[in-house]
Amino acid sequence: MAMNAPRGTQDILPGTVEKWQYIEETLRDLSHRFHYKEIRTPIFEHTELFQRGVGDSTDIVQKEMYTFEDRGGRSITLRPEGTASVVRSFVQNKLYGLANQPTKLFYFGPMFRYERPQQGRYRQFIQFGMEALGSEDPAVDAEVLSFAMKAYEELGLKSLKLVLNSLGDQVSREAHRQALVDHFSPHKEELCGDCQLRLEQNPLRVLDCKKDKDHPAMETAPSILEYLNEFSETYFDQVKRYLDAMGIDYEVDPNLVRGLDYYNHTAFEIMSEAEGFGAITTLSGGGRYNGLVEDIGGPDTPGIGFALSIERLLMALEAEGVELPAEDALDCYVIAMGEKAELEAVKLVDQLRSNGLQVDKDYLQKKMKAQFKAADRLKAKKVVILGDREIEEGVGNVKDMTSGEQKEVKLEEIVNELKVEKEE
RNA sequence: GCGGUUGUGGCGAAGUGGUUAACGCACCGGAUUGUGGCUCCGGCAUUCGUGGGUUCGAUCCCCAUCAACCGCCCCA
Repeated sequence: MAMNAPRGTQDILPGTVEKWQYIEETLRDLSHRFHYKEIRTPIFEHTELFQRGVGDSTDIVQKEMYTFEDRGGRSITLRPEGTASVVRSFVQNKLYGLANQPTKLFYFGPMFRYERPQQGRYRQFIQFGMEALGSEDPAVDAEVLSFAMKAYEELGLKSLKLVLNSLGDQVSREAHRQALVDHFSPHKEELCGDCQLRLEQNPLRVLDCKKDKDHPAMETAPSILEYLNEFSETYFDQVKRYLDAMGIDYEVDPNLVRGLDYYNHTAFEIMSEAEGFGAITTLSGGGRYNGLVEDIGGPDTPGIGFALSIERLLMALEAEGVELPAEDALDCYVIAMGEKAELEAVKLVDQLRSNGLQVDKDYLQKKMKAQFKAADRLKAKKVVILGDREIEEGVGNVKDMTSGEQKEVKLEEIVNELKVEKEE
């Protein structure tokens, strides 16, 4: 009986993994230029961290977490997102005490959410994310936004939309929250079951409801933007000014609400607008979370971050027909015929590898014709033919697979010959 | 958690209640006794996701189960 990978997980096989590596390299390089440092945290944490960090009322905590009890009776959860862990580590390791604030970090790794898989949604998915902790400068918000857009653009994506909103500070949020409750309460019975619950727990998310989006009360619902106090409004304006200055296009959507409770001020999502992308268009999302560090037990420290999923990034690349560079050609394939030649071939392959060439040979005792076929399929640039005939004369035949030219080279000179030709 | 579609060789994909389960690609071998990309010839599924049932007989009918894909919710 064959075993399958668990639902919602996938193997990344050779042929595809090169794309992941390329993306990873690109993101690391970009992080380097933005001066963000990598942090690696455990992929599981105490359940409580996510309950407090992500928020008890969120879908993630209520129904999507991989939670289990370990042998010591502790409640453990596979991380559903990265920010809570990074903040926990920031607090635990007292990174706020280091010189050179803000602390600018990035991470890369698997996240877990128990959901029904569909296109662009997995139970284990890989996120790249970054967090800037310790500054409440709108320029940092703009920096993160810029990074997010550049990440996609440098990989070749074009059909992108940056959707931006401000959720305001605590005071603004509270005022808006009250206004929402006052606005929707008279219609409570007309709203869907989820929204009735949301009205109590997190009224902001009623605005996001697809079921009730045609309800007349939605149209007239108070917008968060009308409730921003002076500080919040100025903050939002500053962020937008910086974006404008950098030439980054965006669209303000006052109904953009993030699924996690910790956001305030800047909130954003980047969507793909590519044709046939699928039902899920969100490529990444993030925002500011000024109270989170304190919630997790650290000093009052502002923060902002975002995360993107590599799976969705790949979907977008596919939808836009972007081909990532993937060099996959052997420098040399060594063909041997006969026992003495075989010994010489093993030696030659090893020496070529020591000299930096990507080399392979046959291990299935194939006929010469079949070995050539293999070399062809592997896109070998050169083939070295070693038969007992050549060995007798102390030479090998070096064939250029593109031109078809072939020449005899003394055995001891083959390595150098190929090395020089590779460097040309 | 709810709904839809699907499940035949490595891949794509026909098919039928009854002797040998099309075809294409890939792969392997040969024509070419030591030279690839073209051509020709040959080979390659005791088996049709899994379990059970109906039947003289099921890949095809029924039930269950698992899985994949897509959508809803929500998100990355």
